[in-house]
Amino acid sequence: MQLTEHPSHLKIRGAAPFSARQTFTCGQCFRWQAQPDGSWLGIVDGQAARVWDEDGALCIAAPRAQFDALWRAYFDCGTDYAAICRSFSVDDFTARAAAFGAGIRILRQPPWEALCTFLLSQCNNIPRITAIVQRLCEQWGEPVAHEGRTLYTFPAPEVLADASPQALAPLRAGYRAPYLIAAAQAVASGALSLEALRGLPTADARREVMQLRGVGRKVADCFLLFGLHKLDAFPVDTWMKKAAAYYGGDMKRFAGSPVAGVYQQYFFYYVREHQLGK
DNA sequence: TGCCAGGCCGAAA
DNA sequence: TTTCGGCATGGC
Repeated sequence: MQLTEHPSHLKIRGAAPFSARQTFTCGQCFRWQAQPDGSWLGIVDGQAARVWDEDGALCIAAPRAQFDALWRAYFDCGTDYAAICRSFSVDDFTARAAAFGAGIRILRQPPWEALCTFLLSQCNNIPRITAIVQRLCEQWGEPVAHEGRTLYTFPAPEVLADASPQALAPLRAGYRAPYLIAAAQAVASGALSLEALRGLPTADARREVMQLRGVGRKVADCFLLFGLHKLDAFPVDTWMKKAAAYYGGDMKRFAGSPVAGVYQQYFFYYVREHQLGK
């Protein structure tokens, strides 16, 4: 990683090119907002920032101290994604998926936020998930002024734990709203510690989080990958199996790999963008 | 109108 | 153990 400090922003170059659009729209997060100038506005742990890519480098308009404290880890700057891509390219299909997803970083999102957004993702589509999450934050999060705009933090579990299903009705999250409340109550009460799950082996953490209502294998694996950065979590989806079978990519060979989650995300993005496996 | 969207739950076989 | 309908909502 090579960091250059400019007057208005920081520029970070890694071994692999960074793509803001791919990273923010590949389906791993639902909070970054595209701006007319091609940059993206986001807020993580109450800290807002504008991000864009330039010649494959990650550019971020944030103070250096904030970068060191938050964004360096959030954008997973210490991981060699070029090496991951190389290890991924074992046949024609995987090579195409690896090349297509090469700009993606697996973000280290706050666990609570990742859990909630993927609870909301079930049987849903990305634009609607994004809209529901936005309404959730606007209604229950804290406003943060940034560059003349107002962004909203992701609401804390303590806030949602006290909410009634009726109060969440404006989200139009449907049957997922009670799942959200149940998860908030579990976390807020201390019955479930998401941070404690970090220290557990992936299988044990999966078993724990699946105790929550509305958390099945799929939501659990997305939480493990995007919320706890457990790269060996490997969601096995219907679409992936279909696509793998149709295109000859054998996804089973990647299961259990230390970076299986990265592979699955490249696959998901590639398959989705090319509307494969339908 | 019908189908699908990064599923999960509970019942029935 | 597998299969299947129901569950809210909204876009196409």
